[in-house]
Amino acid sequence: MTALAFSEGLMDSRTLAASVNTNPVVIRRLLLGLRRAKLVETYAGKHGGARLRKKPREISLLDIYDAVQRRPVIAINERKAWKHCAVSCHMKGIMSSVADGAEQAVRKHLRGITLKQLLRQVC
Amino acid sequence: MTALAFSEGLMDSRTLAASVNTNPVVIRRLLLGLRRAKLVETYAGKHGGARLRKKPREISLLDIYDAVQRRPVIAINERKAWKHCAVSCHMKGIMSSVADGAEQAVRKHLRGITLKQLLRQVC
DNA sequence: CTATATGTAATTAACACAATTACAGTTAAT
DNA sequence: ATTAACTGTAATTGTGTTAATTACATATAG
Repeated sequence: MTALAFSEGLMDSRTLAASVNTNPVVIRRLLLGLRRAKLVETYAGKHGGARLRKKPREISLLDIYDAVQRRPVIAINERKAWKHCAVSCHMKGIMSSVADGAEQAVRKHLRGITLKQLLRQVC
Repeated sequence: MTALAFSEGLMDSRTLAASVNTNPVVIRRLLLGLRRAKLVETYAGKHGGARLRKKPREISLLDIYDAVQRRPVIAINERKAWKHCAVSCHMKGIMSSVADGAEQAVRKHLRGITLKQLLRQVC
């Protein structure tokens, strides 16, 4: 996303992939999520590619996080509890609220950082 | 750790393993880290096991997190940068500070929760 | 029509971590 | 002393998540 902000125009998945040293298909899959979140627009065909749909100052890292994130920052034990153990039976609920608080803390931090701020650090 | 706080005495790795539905060896490995952090003491031999070394009110989730954590909340791309790309060359440093901020946010949250608070929710 | 993109499924590879097995060392009870 | 029951720890295998790769249908510019 910083590369897209930097280029200010269309970039294809092959170039984006090179900049993060991965495969173009990985990039295209991420772009689908970013497009769903209305952060980018993509174009097929010759001279296709992707570009930002908003100004860098209008895109926070939280926007990007929500668009591409898969798993929570703190995972909880999803196995079934041991029913003879009171602690075991309560822990899932207890840890869920702990994990939830951690998630909110991270979200608050990411909400305060914009793509523009990242871009400024490049130049 | 909540189970240890609940029992107020020695628990063996087999029982602890049952309460989280895993293998005793996994528990013993975690206990090594917790022991290194002086949060528990362990005893070998017959009637051995583990017990807390501090009161539940004196143990925060951050203490436990530091004792057992392996990987950071937000991982950064460790691949080598594409040297023809200014963005690629700067991103590792930029994202490191973002990840660092997120880590601090989570640590702050965990610092505010004690084992005693978790214990109270069980009873 | 052709070259060059994306969209997307299917398959394989890589990796982290859990699970398991095995056994040496330790301790309590008899 | 011997035995039973535990921890400490290494080594190996299993499992689940995600990346990498391949393949191809579809789209678009020239």
